Amino acid sequence: MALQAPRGTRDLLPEETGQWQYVETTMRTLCARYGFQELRTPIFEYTQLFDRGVGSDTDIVEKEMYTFQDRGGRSLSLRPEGTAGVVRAFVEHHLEEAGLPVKLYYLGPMFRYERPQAGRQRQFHQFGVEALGSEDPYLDVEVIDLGWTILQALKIDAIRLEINCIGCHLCRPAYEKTLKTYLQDHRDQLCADCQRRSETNPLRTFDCKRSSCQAVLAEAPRISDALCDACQQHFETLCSGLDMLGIPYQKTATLVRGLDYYTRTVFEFKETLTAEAATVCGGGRYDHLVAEIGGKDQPGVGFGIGMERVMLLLEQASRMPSTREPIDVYVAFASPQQQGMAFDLVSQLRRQGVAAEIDHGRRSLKAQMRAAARKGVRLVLLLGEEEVAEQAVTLRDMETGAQRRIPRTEIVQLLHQQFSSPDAIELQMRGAVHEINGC
RNA sequence: GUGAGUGUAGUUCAGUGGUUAGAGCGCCAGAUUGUGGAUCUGGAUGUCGUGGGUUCAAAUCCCACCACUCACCCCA
Repeated sequence: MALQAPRGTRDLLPEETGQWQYVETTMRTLCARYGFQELRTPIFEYTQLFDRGVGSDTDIVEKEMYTFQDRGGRSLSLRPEGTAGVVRAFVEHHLEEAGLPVKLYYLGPMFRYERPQAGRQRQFHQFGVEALGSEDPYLDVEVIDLGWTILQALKIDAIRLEINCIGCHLCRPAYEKTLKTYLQDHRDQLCADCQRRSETNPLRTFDCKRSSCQAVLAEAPRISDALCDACQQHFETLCSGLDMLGIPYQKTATLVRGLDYYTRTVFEFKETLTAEAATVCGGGRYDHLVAEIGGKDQPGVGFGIGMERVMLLLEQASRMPSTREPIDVYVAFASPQQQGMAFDLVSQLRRQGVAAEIDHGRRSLKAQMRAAARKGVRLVLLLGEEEVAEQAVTLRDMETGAQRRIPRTEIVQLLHQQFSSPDAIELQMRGAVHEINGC
């Protein structure tokens, strides 16, 4: 076997890139409608950014980062997620001067050193939004609404929205202490992982899927009972906002998420087609991340969508549109004597905005016709001895089989008219068929 | 990082120690001396994932590595 793409990476082939463009365009269009603007940040940053931003005791930073030294001895890391870079750019370029909140979106590859499997790769793609500089709960609603609307627009409806409020720096420490004490008291009923987590990050024990641990956690004190008044109020406003917009959701007291920077609101959109219910979109509020990264203490809220997971869901639901870029006209020639003239014709058509294609394999006319059919080309121009002698071309409609001879001086102009207006292509094509059939 | 399964033509797969490794689909050509998707006929495919070992003999058995898939961990 020759060289392959590195483990956990893959090529997006021409047959797929159209579908990606469709999904990306949907996201960009809706972002524009919600007032979010694109920000493009580097795919590598100083390692320190992710240590501070994502949290040095998260799995992402502990064992999943692609970290390397450049020739100047600097420690750099390929970005494992999008938020840290966006916040860094926000601080570095004083974007708050444009007026708060600053609403941004990003789209691009992320990197995590993990064992690959379906919907999980070492290089994957994330689309995400971040709204910085306001703690208004309606901003949370706006962000969740945007995520919801994007998934709806893509017709991903086998989806469940789970939300929770995990408190702020005022009320969470006390709750964590209470939870920790509770977990210590039931230590012998917990798995080894949870015993460890109960020390380092007690909230994360809620992520455990073991039924024995779940039984302990079912009786554990709830964050919802420990929220301060401000958090309680924030969460209630958020929920009533979602109710108002008619967005269905489920309050999940055990939803905590794996990144350290979240405060108050956390949410996930999970697909409901499989038992595992993989997260397609996850996000939340991070009210101190900006300060953590060195800016003024400013709140923020955002989410990330896994592009590969979106693609998987679209495929499973057979909702993937076919988006092959069409070729309008195929120019075929009968023998090598006509190749030059045929090539000139293709070139003229292209200059007039007509997507035209020609054979480069010196293949038989039959093979050229077959190629045209395979590409789904509607019209073929045929150039042979007779046509050259008559200074004409034969125009063939591949759907009806109708043919007509047309003077060379007219053909480019005729096709230019047929295909020049993108919106009118369908109508114009119908017109063309009638004309051809009429002969 | 842990555990399990898989790796044979472009593709889907058959072949479990014995000549020159097969089939469907696809591709190419011809039937149709200038015309596509149907039909018929013919043709080309391959370091049997890679490397080592056992054997008179390995796609087949053993080991290592690589890749893919699934589960765990965790997440998008």
